[in-house]
Amino acid sequence: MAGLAGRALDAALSKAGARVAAADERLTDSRRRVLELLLKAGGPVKAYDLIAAYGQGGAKPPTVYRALEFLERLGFAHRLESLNAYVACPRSGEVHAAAFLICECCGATVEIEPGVADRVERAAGAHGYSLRGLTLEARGLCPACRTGDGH
Amino acid sequence: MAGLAGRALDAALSKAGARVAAADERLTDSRRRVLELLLKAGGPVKAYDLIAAYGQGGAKPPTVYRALEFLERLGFAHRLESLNAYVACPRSGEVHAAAFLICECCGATVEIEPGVADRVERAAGAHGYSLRGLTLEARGLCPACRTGDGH
DNA sequence: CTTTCCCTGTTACGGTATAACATCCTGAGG
DNA sequence: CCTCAGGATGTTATACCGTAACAGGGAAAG
Ligand SMILES: [Zn+2]
Ligand SMILES: [Zn+2]
Ligand SMILES: [Zn+2]
Ligand SMILES: [Zn+2]
Repeated sequence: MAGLAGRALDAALSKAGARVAAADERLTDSRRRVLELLLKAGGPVKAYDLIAAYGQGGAKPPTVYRALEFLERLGFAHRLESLNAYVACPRSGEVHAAAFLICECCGATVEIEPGVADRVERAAGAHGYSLRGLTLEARGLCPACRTGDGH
Repeated sequence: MAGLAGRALDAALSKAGARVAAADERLTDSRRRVLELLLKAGGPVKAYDLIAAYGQGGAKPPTVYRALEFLERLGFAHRLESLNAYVACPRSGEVHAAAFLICECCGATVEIEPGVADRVERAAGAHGYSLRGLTLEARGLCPACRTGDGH
């Protein structure tokens, strides 16, 4: 799944550490470990799979959910609502509205930037709403699954 | 929550019955009952609240989840992924990509049509994906909650 | 040193959803 | 009428997802 490994992984983690420090927060062991697992996976991972993969005596659910909440808050990860899963953000550390393409066949996801914020903002305004966050998840078939190469 | 009642509710249910028949499907008792509960509520409802409200000797989870799946498939209801809740569609019976404004304070929701399908379609194409469904959920504050009239 | 604040560990629980299988109903065809 | 096939439901049990509540620890400020 195009996950990171070796030096690229180390570099990503170092960079994350710097960004976290710049935000006056702490990249603690459990936060760093969960981010590492997400980066290695290179795709959506379920919370309980993170718990199982955590290693080192394991982790209990609250540990992992707290780390995920932190990573999401700082822009290192996103939650995929329609999959109950989490994924590392390729723009690690920039908080932003995320949008995803999700393959219904193999589960592959791509983070996209369709540029819809302005239209949603306008629709919100028309109903008197102020906008504070946006979830966009598109379901479809990835190139491999369209041609039968899936799985 | 602007739910339907009395004649308006009966009319909506009759219309649903006709649409279902036109699609060569059946609006069975449990499906009709769940749709009725969603229409009465006039807003998002949790599956287990539907189960509790079902009455008539009650319903077990699979009964209600099956009805919800059916209603979603035929365009009578949508699932709100970020709330784990379900809501009747004001365009009952037209299958379409739904988009929602959700108040973070009071939970009020509005179904909108921001017209973003074209842009998402283009982004999907750029990644080789074919598009088959779209979930858009915007979080913010409704007019009442913005001015402190909430709750 | 002590206070404060944040982060963590642990237990236990509640909410969400589905698997698996038996049963029943309905409508088409003989 | 009878039978058969497909879809819908009933039932039990279980798996999965997420959080409440409280105790403990560690760094940094005063
Ligand atoms: Zn992102
Ligand atoms: Zn695929
Ligand atoms: Zn709708
Ligand atoms: Zn509100």
